[in-house]
Amino acid sequence: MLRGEITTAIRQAVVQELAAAGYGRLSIEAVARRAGVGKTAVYRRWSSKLDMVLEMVTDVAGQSLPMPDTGSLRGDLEFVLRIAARALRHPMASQIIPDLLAEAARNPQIAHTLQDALLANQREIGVRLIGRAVERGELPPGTDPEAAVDLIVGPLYWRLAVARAPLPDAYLSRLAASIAAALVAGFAAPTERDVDSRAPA
Amino acid sequence: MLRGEITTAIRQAVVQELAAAGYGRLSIEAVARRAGVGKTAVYRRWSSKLDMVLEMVTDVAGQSLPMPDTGSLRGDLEFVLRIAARALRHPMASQIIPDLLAEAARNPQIAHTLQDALLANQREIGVRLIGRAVERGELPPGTDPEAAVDLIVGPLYWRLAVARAPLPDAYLSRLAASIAAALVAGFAAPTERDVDSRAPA
Amino acid sequence: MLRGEITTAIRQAVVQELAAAGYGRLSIEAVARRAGVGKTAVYRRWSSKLDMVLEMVTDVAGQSLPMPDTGSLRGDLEFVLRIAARALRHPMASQIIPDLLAEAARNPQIAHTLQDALLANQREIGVRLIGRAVERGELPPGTDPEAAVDLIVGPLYWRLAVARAPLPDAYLSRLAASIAAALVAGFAAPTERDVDSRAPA
Amino acid sequence: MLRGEITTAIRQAVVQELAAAGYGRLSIEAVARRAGVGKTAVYRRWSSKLDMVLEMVTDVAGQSLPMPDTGSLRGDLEFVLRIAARALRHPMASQIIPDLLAEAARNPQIAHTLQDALLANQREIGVRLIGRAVERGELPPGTDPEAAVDLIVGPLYWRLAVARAPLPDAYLSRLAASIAAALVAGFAAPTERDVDSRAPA
DNA sequence: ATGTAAGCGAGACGGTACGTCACGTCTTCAC
DNA sequence: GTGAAGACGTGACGTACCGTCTCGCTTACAT
Repeated sequence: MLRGEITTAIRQAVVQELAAAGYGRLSIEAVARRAGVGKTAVYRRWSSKLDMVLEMVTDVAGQSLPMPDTGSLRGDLEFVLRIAARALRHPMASQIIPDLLAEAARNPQIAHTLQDALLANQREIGVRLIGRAVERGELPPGTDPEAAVDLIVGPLYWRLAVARAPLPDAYLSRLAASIAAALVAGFAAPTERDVDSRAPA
Repeated sequence: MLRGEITTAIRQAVVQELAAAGYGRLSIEAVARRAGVGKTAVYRRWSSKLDMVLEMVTDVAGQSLPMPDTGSLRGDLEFVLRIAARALRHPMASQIIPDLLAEAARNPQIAHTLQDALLANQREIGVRLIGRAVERGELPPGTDPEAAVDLIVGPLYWRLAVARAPLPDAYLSRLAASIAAALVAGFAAPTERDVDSRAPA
Repeated sequence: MLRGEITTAIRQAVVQELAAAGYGRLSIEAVARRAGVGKTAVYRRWSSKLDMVLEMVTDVAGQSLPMPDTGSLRGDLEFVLRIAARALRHPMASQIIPDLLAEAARNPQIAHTLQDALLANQREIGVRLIGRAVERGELPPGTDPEAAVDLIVGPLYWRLAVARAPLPDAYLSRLAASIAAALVAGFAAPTERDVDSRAPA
Repeated sequence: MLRGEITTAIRQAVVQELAAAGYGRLSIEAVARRAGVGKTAVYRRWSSKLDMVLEMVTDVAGQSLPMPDTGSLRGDLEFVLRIAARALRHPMASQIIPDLLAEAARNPQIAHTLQDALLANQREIGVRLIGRAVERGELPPGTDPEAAVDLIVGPLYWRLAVARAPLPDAYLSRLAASIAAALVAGFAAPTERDVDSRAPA
């Protein structure tokens, strides 16, 4: 019997409040105020702010990302990076995600939900991306997809969400190339010798 | 005239509270309580919780990190990664740093302070590290130190502070190798052709 | 088309709620609940709790009281006092009437309705009672009926509705006698002398 | 340690709210708002609105009224009536007193407090007033002081607080005379005969 | 008998107040 | 003057009702 329009208004308000105040300072009262809604309407839907935020995160992150096959490792990488960059450049996301990730360090439920929603998603993409590259012969079998995800997402996340530096268009292509090289080198050459030998080039 | 013992007690309490509650939920009252001190004692030292936290951040991050010359790019990388990993593995740091970085998105003063303290520090290390590698001939001149920092710190930060995945000892060495490869490839090969040519086929 | 049974149930519930909670705390919700009826059923009949209560007061108080001629002032007085005492002893009345009278001090509509219903009624009784006594020669012409009503109803109302003291059976007769004496003296002897002269008796 | 000025401000606000809204609608929130004070300041002083109101009633009603000896029953009566009329004419009192008396019908604590404070006070005045008149020989021994109080206060309360009719200056003198006559007659003549015999015929 | 209209209950809605708690500010008082 | 203690106003908590309003269901009258 809950009216959908009101649920929507509350959801939007939650996102805005999360961005503006962060999870720590998020208050049901402010959400209701921003949504132009009574507190009861909120409590009728979620029993606590944790519930509310968790559902939101699940919803948003549950949307499976497209992962087309571009035909090459580097193409796939660039595609993934571009998608991720678009998401992280959204001002809401770039405020909310780091905030929730930081909160996750204190709140096991948030940690678990994010683990399930965001990270599992990324892991799956990594597995597929690496798997295809291995099939293509671009990467040696046994390449660790988890480490690959660190390499792929890490630099981008750092630049956009942590250092909050600008992201010139050319940067992404260069980054894709670098990561491809890193992945190739990463497991073909676990010893120092290999890396060094390649350097002089 | 302020009693040093009390100042010290408050400082410790601030760090513990920051880790336990985060910046958003940090309250002077809780700090004073944890330090076993009156609220007045805190306010006599800092005019607000922002002041307090900024001073702590400046203090901690102001300590310049050692950056020895190990003789090779990969050696330098591994050293830097090991230092950074040690810092990020500290439970306090891994709670406080992401929290403050998230808060920085909302609070220009925090952003500025962190920029000055943490990121400038890293940037300098990056410049030195890349500079030396270029001198050694391991990297082509013109390698962008800023992008290098993204590549170096990003994956580690992602794994430790975001994904909160374990960090096996071997992982660091492999990561150092991968990053070295990425840096070498990063600007030597801005085109697809180069990446593909490197695939073991 | 309104169902009579429901109207009746609501009316009863209103009276009970008025007695239990008073006008200030009276709520449509509680009335509906007590009547076992939806709130809509109530609002379809009255637009507000004021409307509702005013209608009830009018109904109840509209019933004209009998005022027989007992043949003597004192007999008439005792009769009237006995009727009034019976009404005020009813637990509902003794709760609702003072409450509404108090509320009347704040609410002109209630004041007006009560004025019309209760007080006009009493005034009329007073006029008739005094008129007959004057005709009989028991009271001097020019006796003020309004002041007489004060003298008649005041002590009884005070004892029953304010002091909430018990009302022994003999009390009423004595009171009737006293009031008769007061009325007789009231205007025959507006000076101190008369009163004092009577005292020694 | 509670600040007296604030206590005073709250007290005034309570009285004003009681007059404006009545006990039933009285809310701590409104009191605090009107006093320009936080709710905590109120709760720090009284644990509930009942406590708050009871204390006020006790304070106000605790002030013992003066009861001089004017030398005659009628003089004493007129004096008492004049005092009572002054109190009941005060708009605050004429709103609050009937309200609390009505509420007393529902709330034993209020009833008890009012009984102790207001009514006991009046009873004592009645005892003294009647006692003196008996000593003077104006009234027969055995005159019931309680019934006397009903006769004295009832008409005045009815006129001022219930009927809310104007009170011309001459009315009080006349009323005092009437009551004196009633008291004299009240116990000297508990039978009809006496009353009738007094009628001027 | 079926359709339409109105009465009805249920309950979601935006409010207000509840009594509690935690907080930053400010005052008071002991040392 | 440095502290602790704590009263102050503020504001959020989660709950309980309130008056209003929107729903379907049912009842009953007219087709």
